Amino acid sequence: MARQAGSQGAETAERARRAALSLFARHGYAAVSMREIAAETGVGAAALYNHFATKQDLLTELMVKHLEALLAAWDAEPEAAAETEPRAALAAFARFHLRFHAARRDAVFVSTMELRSLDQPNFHRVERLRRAWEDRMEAIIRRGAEAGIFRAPEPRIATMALIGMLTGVTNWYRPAGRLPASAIEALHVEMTLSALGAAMTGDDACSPHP
Amino acid sequence: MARQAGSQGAETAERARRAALSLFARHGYAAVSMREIAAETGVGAAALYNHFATKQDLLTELMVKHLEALLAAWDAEPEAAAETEPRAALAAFARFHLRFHAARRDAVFVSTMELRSLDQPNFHRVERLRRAWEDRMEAIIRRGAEAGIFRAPEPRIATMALIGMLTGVTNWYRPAGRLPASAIEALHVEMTLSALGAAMTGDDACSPHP
DNA sequence: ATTGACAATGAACGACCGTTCGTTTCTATC
DNA sequence: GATAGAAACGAACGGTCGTTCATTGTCAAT
Repeated sequence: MARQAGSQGAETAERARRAALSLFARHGYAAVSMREIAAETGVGAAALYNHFATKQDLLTELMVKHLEALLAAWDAEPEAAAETEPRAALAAFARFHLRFHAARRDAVFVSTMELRSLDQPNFHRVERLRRAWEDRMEAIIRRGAEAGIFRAPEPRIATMALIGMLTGVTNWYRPAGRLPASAIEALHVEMTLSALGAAMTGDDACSPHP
Repeated sequence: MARQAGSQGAETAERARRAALSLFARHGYAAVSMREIAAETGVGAAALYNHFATKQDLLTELMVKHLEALLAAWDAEPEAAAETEPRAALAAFARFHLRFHAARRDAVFVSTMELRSLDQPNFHRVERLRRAWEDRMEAIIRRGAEAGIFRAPEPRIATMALIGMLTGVTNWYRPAGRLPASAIEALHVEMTLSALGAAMTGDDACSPHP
């Protein structure tokens, strides 16, 4: 049996992508073999090479697809517009970041942990996309800081710190945990704004420029 | 030449630990071979087994040693006392966390990224230590929240968020960067307190209980 | 009906893996 | 000076790795 009736190449490739993403997230790129990915895909190891030139290309493709989807999805949000009031924009960004990442935990995990597994050209390609995401947030913070709404003397540092905080949720959040995702989301949005001295709850009168 | 004059076993073991830490941090546990570690140590691969039973044991030892040193060092700090005023305690904790981690970037990287490479018994051992560190911070936040000094309705969530923010610095901080470590440290201590509505700079009169 | 691209197969390649083994050399102790 | 143990060596073991290859069955277009 060399080719199953009704099977399509694109479907196999997609199954392989899903299998690889799950396995890479659980065990790490280097610890997963093409044979394991193939088995999870329901195919022989050699068949993978009809869809991906190398294991490295497969990893790169997963990361690039994820980051491009992230950027495109945010840019389509109404709050991504440059005219949005900084507090509202930052809150929306934090909420979007948390939701998007919660829905794709494997992809986030792989995209942040396996950067070191990329060879140089692929690394630069992925790094450019990651940087683009950080720049989206930095632009909001910079806008708010210049308007005196955020206390952020170094917008770049604040960006990295807050992205670290938001992305870190993926490392410990479990859907079966004590609190629902919505509560964790609300708490983090609150902390994000608070960290820049622009809390929207509690003593609101205390923001630098009320 | 089977044994070099003047070479001592303990020194070789320590060189091997350093080599392994550096290689694991750069390429990941699974991607590094015992032969590479041995070469960096200046020894044959077989010699490593005079000091470590398995590769897995070597990784575990690195993590346990790091986390135990972290806990012991913090517990020796004066601000770790339960009587310390919460704002001062949290500021000291954040500063300590940043400094300790900045000085041991490889160990931090390995200890947080390679948890998945541990088999179950080793994982639990390391996880208990990691949890102990989180509990140190949570105790401070809980104390401050109960005293009305921190705005933290869920101390556990705040702990995880802030530890994520502080630990994340290791991922992007470079000593040759634009800002000195002291500036990054100050900004993060400030954001840590701010996130809980207890900033010590700027509009200090705004903290819930002045 | 024939063709050609596609998508799969099992077998194989050379390289490298963690680990073990028997041996050798050095150091410390009596 | 003999001896025991520590610490190194080179070689080897069985296994797995990413990838390639020749082949084969299937489908769509001619």
